[in-house]
Amino acid sequence: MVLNNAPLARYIAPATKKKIEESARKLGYRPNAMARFLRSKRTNSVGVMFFDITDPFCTPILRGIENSLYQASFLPILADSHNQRNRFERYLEMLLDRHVEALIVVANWLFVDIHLLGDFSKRNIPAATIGWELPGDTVSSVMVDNETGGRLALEHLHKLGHRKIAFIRGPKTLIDSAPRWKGIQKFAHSVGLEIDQSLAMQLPEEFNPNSGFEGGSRLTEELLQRRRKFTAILAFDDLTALGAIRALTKAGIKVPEQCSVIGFDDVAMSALSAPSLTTVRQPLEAMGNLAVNIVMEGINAAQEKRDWNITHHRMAPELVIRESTRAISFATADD
Amino acid sequence: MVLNNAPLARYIAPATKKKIEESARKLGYRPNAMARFLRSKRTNSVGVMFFDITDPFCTPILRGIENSLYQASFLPILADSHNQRNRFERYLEMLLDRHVEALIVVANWLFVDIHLLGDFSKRNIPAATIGWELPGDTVSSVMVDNETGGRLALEHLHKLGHRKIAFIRGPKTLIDSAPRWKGIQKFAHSVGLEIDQSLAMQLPEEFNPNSGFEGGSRLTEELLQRRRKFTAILAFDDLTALGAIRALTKAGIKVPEQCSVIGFDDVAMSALSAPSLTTVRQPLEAMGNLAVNIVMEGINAAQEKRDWNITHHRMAPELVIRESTRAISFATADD
DNA sequence: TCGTCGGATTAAATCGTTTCAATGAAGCGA
DNA sequence: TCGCTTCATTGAAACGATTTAATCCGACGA
Repeated sequence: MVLNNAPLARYIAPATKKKIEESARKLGYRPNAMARFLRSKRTNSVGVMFFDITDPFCTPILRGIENSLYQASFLPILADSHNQRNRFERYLEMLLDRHVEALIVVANWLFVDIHLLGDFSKRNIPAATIGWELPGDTVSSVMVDNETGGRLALEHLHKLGHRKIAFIRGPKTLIDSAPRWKGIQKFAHSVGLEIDQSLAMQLPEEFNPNSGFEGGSRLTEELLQRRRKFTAILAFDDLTALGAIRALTKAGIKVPEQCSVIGFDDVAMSALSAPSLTTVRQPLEAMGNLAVNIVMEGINAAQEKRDWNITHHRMAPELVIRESTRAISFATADD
Repeated sequence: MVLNNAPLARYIAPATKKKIEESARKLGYRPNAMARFLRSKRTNSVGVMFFDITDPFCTPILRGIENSLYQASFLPILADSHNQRNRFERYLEMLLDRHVEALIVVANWLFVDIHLLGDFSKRNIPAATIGWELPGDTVSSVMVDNETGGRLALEHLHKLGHRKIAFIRGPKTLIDSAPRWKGIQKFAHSVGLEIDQSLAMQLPEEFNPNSGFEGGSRLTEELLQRRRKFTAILAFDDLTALGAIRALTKAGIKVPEQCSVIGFDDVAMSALSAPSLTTVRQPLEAMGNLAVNIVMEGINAAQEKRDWNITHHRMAPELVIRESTRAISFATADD
């Protein structure tokens, strides 16, 4: 009672408390977390599931999650589904067996359906998703505001004078793809910019972290072969953008002198590439923090037998201007 | 007994087993892992401590660890010390409280001393370090063979005809620095190559993931100001190399046409940079796998009351030739 | 002297497993 | 029918903490 500062410890004389704490220290007593759990039903751990931890998108999120959990004296139990549904399911079971107090899922596409997380909501375990949103009001979510992000990207290029802009859109099954494109279209419409459909490519459905790079590179090569003029590329994400830069450079086109390139995400390597990448930043670490706050609120509410609400958050993206974009010059990609 | 296939289950009639399993499935029975632990002392989890998870060096290691643990139906409990000693200690306590069955520490410098891990060896919990070795025979370790790696790097440049080579050495407190340099010196000596000390820079002691990039960039600028000829840079690691490339590019020196650059590690972004980076690869994922195998051996040995040995492993590095190195030409960095 | 009150001590139940021992109950051969 | 084997059933202890209840003790005031 004393060591845990339990309510009843109020009635214990301070002198006795001191003595107890003293002896505990002297004996090196450490309570057994598992025994404690068995009684109290609290594990002080949350499951953290990634779709693919090797994706550079995940690292800052993980950092954010870890940091916030640490503040709350919780530990993350890590699971990585490798984009495989059965692995995801198996991990989910393992996490349930361990009675994690909450679950955070980082995913950016759709293989996770309501069924999969059913066991969690059934048992009233708070959950949050990052980078992806479950239809219905069963699970809280944290996402970047993709539409605004798309707008920011195009707005930036437009301000720099670019009018003939190539697009590399995201794969259809990625939840981010559509809203980004929508933001782009809306902005284009608002300034009377015409989007040349023959300059709009789309990444194929493939889910390994480097496929964006390959895809960006290949689609850019294709774009160049079409011999249509463009002075900038708006890529779906940073990896795609880096792939595009590689293809341009290979073709002897200088970035940003002859062609600007803008990405999305602001993963770690974007700041280090040559040229460094202008991009729309997702506040990844903050998104990790927020997800933890959300589930913590759920945990506390359950503890105090309060109700709590499923919430959906849209975090503001931020334009990060680096070297890969520049005001239009007369020497364009195709001349 | 049946569900766990305990030894005593031998004496149970197959028909009864079937019936038991059947009902378990029908009732959706899932054993409570914590209660189970309390009795059996097995948590099926291992602590995985990183010095800084945002370092790109860590990601493939984590993947390797996660994958091997998954095979064994173990879960990783993640801890990130943020390079802070007190955070490291606190996490260690939390992991001890949870009775992780083993500990894997990924560190690349020396703040971890024997004292810190004392509680673990005292309680006979198998531990392994990756990327760093504890003096004495208390903890198993997995490292890359840095000396060979250093040799491979210099050998590659030498074969390409480079003779005036600049070096950016690692910080002194990093355990990797000395052996890499030793491998370099040995090779230089063996082929009669003279190392120009005024072309040998050293990174300062700083521990955040991007400091290598900044450092590499700054030291390269310094190098250029000295106006001494060099046709190649051998950098301590990939981030340093990318920093060097950035400084060279900024100064109008083309990589690899006018100056070759080689890194070390082969982190994810090395393949994606422009130009892509020639480097000495550490088999990071395999190192993660191996660390798990080591501690698993310890766990099993303890289970069967066997002895097991502390072992130190040196994994072979591998030269990965990409675009940032090229045979020497007559237009050198300083002309 | 009795009742009361602050506080310490003791006892016991509980969480959900695992494991061991003891007992039951058939079936079978001698 | 007795004893033995084969398997099922039942009971209980243990893991280490948390929590509640009951008891005990001394001191103090009435």
